[in-house]
Amino acid sequence: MSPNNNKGAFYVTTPIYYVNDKPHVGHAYTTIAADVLARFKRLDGYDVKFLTGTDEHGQKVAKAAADKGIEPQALCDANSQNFRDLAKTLGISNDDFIRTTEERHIKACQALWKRLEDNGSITLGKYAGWYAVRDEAFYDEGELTKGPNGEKLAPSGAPVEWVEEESYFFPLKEWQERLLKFYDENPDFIGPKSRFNEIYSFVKGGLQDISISRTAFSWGVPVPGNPKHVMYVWIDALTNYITALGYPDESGEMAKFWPEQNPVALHLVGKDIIRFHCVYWPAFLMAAKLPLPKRVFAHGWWTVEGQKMSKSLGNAIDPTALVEKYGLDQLRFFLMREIPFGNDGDFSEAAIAGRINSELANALGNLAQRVLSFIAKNGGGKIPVSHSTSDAAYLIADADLIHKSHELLDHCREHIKRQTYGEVLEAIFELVRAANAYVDIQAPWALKKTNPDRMETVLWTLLETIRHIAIIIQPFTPSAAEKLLDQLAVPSHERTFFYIEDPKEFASPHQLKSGTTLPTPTGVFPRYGDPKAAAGKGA
RNA sequence: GGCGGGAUAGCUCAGCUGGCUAGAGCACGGGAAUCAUAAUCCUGGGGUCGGGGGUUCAAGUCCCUCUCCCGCUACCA
Repeated sequence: MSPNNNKGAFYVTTPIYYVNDKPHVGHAYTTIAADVLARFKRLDGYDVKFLTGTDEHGQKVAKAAADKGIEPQALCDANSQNFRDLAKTLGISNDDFIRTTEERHIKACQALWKRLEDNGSITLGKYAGWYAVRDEAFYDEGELTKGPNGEKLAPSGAPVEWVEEESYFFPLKEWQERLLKFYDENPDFIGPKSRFNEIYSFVKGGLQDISISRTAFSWGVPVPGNPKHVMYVWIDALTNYITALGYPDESGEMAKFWPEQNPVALHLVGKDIIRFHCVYWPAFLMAAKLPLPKRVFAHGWWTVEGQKMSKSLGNAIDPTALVEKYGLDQLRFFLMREIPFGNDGDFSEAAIAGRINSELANALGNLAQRVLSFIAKNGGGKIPVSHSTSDAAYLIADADLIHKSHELLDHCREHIKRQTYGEVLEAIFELVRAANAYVDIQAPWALKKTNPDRMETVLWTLLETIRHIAIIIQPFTPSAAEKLLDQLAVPSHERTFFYIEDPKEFASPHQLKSGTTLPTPTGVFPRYGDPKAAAGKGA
């Protein structure tokens, strides 16, 4: 708890993951990105709620369970646990984990449904289309091909038949203009910008009403008053974001994290599901006369060694194996650092090894080690004294580095606002490089003989810089940052951003106190690939 | 086909409303230093800024055109 922990509410969510999926690096990516955001905002004094969970309904789950000869709920229980385990493996700081088969969620969905119905936004009609039993999917007329006997075939080659079933509809078309107006008024609703443009032109191109119930299967949330129907995926899945806030109770967390004025909710999603989050979801909410989230950010996909990840190739990577191989902090860092958030990127051994060694080990890890071990050997193992000086060259050099440290937080905040994680880390490493350059230029090992006071000042300045870096990098590499702060003897309650919220003046009120005894330094970011480092990869 | 976004040093990319000799990181060459995780620092290489044309005193930066690449073009989680 820092003294400034009252900057307001912040709500961040991952998508709920489909229980039929095996957790892979894509899931890890979204979840880590959300976690970094949650940690950053907490450290910055916000009241944060961070939600993740699993999506458990649908025909595929029912079928998978039937194939195994177990109840769908049993399958969900087992598979949902995989995602909980993943969160644990990744050091995720989520405040809640929602499952769509939970009672609270079923209640919330039904309440939302009734509200839509009361507002005249649900109508009963017929859903008709070409259905391929083998694929369990409907296809458009245009997607179909003709078989050798003139019969219609799905793109997969499966035969299709014309199927009509009773279905409830949501009049999405009616919301087209209001959605466009909303986008116009909230240009930051969707990130990155390219996705905003996509959604905008999609909506502008004309919307069709959507089917929101099914009768072909029963593994879903029953439609109130007509249990023959279950709600169809998106109305079920999207509602999770407000279920977790206690909806239909609109006081409490709903009021706090889902307000009409100054919305605070941010949905992180993969680019495959932006339409549901940026078109359907706002339309549902508007129709229900509920507030909207603040922003939806769609990230890209990872390829692996240049190859697309796919079930058929079987090259999806198990995040747990990555954590074991590279270390958790290293994996988190790499995923956030390697590509601009929103772009696609490639996960390769060479790339992650390069990042770990050149940035974490050589630049940052070595900076800390060279300074701390120098102090341990030459500074009595205590935080040195920053001596005043009248030498202009010294003043400028010191002030420059301290000034850069003081500016870092604001720069990072700006980037976090737009989820440009790579820029946050770039800003941090600019300071790391500046600090390394400062060590070389000031050369404390030479000052040891010629000017011990100056040596102390230089070391103090470096420690204070490292303190800033360690505090601000916590969201990305939590456990290494913790070790580093331990080595700087920073009390555990003085590690929030409040303590690097610096004034314009040279001296920060929370700067390191001279004379404090420091523990024996040990490396926090070992090089990857060094035989010596093999034991310490967890950093 | 339509709409949108790209094509800049070996690699990954920055370059807002046009303006000094086009930048960063990584990789590579040279030098310095030796506190440190054989880490660090300095420095260099000179890339037709996809091709062509145009506007302008001045264009990666605006206009036209050509080539190539990517995304979206719905009810699939």
